[in-house]
Amino acid sequence: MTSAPAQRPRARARRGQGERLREEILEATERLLIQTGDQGAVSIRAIAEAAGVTPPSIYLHFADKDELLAAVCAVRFAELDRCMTEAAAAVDDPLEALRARGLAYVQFGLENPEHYRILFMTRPVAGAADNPVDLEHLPGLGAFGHLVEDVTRAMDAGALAAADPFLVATGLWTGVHGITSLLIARPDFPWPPIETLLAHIVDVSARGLAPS
Amino acid sequence: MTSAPAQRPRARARRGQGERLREEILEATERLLIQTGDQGAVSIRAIAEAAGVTPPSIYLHFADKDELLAAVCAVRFAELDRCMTEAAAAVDDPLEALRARGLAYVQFGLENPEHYRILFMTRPVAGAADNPVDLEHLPGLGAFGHLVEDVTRAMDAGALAAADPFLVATGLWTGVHGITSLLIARPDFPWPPIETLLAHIVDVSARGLAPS
DNA sequence: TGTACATCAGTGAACGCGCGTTCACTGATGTAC
DNA sequence: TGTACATCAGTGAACGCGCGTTCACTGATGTAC
Repeated sequence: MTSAPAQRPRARARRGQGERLREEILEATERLLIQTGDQGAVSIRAIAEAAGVTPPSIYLHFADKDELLAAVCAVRFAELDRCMTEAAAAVDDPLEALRARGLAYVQFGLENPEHYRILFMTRPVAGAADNPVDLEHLPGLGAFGHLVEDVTRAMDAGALAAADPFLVATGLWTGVHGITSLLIARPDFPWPPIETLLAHIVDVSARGLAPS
Repeated sequence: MTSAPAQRPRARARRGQGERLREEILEATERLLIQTGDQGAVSIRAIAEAAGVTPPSIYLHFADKDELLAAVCAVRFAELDRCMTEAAAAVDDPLEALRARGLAYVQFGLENPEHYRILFMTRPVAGAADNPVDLEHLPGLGAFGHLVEDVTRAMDAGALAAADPFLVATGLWTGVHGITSLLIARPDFPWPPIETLLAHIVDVSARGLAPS
């Protein structure tokens, strides 16, 4: 009459199917990040339990914890990029496309606060200090590149005042990041309605960047 | 010929001077936050050692670690408020005063990245969830109030388009926070020169908020 | 078709560590008489 | 002026805990002959 095992033992992968566990570990980590809402609470042991496996199994697929978290980041960067590109592709007008991209960014952050946290609110995991010049592989640079493209398009179309697209894109990024990250970090602030605030910020930026 | 003690023993406070240690603990915590550049590395034990005292002594002055960190926050919020007010008071023009306030904010963040981190980039310490409506005592609300006042002044003077000052102030806050926090969290991004970026962002905001 | 063997996906137990916090105590400082 | 005592700023040692990681192992799966 002992208590039931906390977790039905996971079926062991067949020969050659070992890679499947890798995916399951990544998914378990994401699930934990979302559920606990706390990066510090996500331990190797907790991940292993969530994946229905013992802690040492993690090391069959990831060299250490940093490598695992970096892999999770990469997955979510790709997801963020996909969200924004999809949103931007849905509209023709280049200025509206930029606006849609920004809204998608904020929405992604608010819907995945803990992922947003590890993407943009904590110092980069693992090895970033080792090769800070390896810009080609900087995670998220793909998504940023797409933003620069859209900014350039909007300038070419005369929807934005001509300027350095990289500078303008960086400014827009800091703008959407500002509201997203503060909403996540300071939920207890007496925020105005989010839609109102978001519309205000987008309008101010659009007005400030409009051709004269 | 053994190695010298890592730390000369701190002189014990005289009777009635026990409060002095409280200040020394706060200072030691701040020092550690700055030096290590890592909130997680700041432990009760490390703080005690930096203050030249044993760990249990901390508990003579703070109920627990959260209360200590909250006290450090309060000190730095006051400092941030002072910096901004000083900067804003130095200029007459209300729009320039706002600009000076924003620049002081960013400068404070970049000069005290770890303090900035605990103020605005991590979830609030201790008890914020307990009484989220106690807005009167929300740390930093004083500084925010001063910003709202300056925004109101600028609107009254016709330097900004008339609008809800609270909304505009919130938008400005997210703006300066966006650049400050991203610079802190992603130092490896190929940032344009900070002065250029900062000037761009301030100009876009000013243009977007200008009276028509 | 049967059997010995190699492979490989995982396990079980333990390691050393640093953490926040507690508890009984010490010993210098000041005070009452 | 001297002495017993209360006060109070701190100490020393230990608690239980969860962590990342390692190491020797197991046992099912597939393969060679």
